[in-house]
Amino acid sequence: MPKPDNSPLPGKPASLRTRDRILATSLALFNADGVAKVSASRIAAELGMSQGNLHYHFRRKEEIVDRLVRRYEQEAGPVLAGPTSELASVDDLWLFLHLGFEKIFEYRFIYREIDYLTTEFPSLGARMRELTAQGIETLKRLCTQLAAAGCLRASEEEIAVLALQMILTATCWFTFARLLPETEDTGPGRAAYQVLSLLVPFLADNERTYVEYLRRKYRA
Amino acid sequence: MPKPDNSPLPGKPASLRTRDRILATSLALFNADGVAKVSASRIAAELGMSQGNLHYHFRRKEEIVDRLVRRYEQEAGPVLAGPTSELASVDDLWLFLHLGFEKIFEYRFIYREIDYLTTEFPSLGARMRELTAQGIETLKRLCTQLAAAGCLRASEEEIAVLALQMILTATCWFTFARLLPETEDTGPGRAAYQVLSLLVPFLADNERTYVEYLRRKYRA
DNA sequence: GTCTATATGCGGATAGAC
DNA sequence: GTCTATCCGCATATAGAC
Repeated sequence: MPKPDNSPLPGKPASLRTRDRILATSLALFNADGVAKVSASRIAAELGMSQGNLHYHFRRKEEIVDRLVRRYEQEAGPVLAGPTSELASVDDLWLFLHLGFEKIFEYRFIYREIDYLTTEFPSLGARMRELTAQGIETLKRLCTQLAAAGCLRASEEEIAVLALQMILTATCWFTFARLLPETEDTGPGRAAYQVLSLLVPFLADNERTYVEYLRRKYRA
Repeated sequence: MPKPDNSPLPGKPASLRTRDRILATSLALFNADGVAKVSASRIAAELGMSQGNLHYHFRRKEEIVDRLVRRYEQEAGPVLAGPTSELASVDDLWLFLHLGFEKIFEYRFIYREIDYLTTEFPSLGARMRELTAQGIETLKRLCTQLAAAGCLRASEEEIAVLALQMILTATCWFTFARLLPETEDTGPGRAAYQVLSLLVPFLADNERTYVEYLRRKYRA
């Protein structure tokens, strides 16, 4: 068995790199089996590392989870803030949704066990509520932009219901997907299509061609 | 402290009644704090009973969960099968949705930790998938009935997306609700309104008055 | 930084008296 | 049916050698 290279890199001491390896492996295991089922010893074993060493880097499992969630918040933040330029067409929205679902998929352990995590680690609750509220506001804003651009025809009330529904779907899609037959495509693209299709009845006729294209792609 | 009355009732031996008390208390605790956080000793303590006695009635915690889920399946089955008579208006659908959400709310621990439960107790996975598939089929059928009755105008493809979205919402609503501000009404009625509002753009004009009434009720 | 060895505590599960 | 007492196993957490 080759010994892992822990020699310090310029500006990157071995300890930092070990921390990153721990986080990467933990993320993969959490996504695969869930936080509840993945013990600290399991993580250490997967890394070929002793529990003692793991504990040297992260005193408690909660710290690993917390670190990963903070990373998610940082990476999702810019996506969640929405595009800087105004949306002018439905495929702009499509791109936004696709990026969002890819990020959620990358950290899918968070939403898959959201209830367990927020009761096990209460500090997470408030932060996830904040993210949710931000998502709703962004979606409302984007829909309002589309309405202004003449792509979409909906009242303020309709947009509010729609935005909530979109965030609900984004939040729960990968959890719900596990209740569908395994033959179904449930990846990020399919998820984005599902969300986009909520808008269809409100779209201007000429904006529907793009959605038609996506339909053929994801419900073939 | 008064001693609990465990004297046998006609046709109801004390053991049965104790089983029921255990199930009732477990359900309440699971709904409140989640299956993962509620230990067998906690259940026993709540009932003023020893762990040994609890174990006499249910050898493993999994058996309690399993029993409760089976009860849910039995009670949800008739609801999920849908009304026996054809739907003729949107308020028929409203009643169906409301009954469904009340049942889900009663057993909300199941969906709130669905991912945790299906990995911890794999036998649950297949059964929940079955229920989900059944729900989708029923919703498709009901929408098709409404379309036939002239209340709703949607293609088969649109109905498919819609049914999936409705079941997703039913499945995840009470989980998602915990990410909303606590000031929001997120009860079964509000949930049913949210699902119904997915249909609005497809409804015939004269069917929207009922939804308008609900809107005033739940988004006041 | 990394290891081995060990302490601590809890939840699940059991045995046997009453 | 119900209790007390106890065991097992796992996960978290720590101590101290290298």
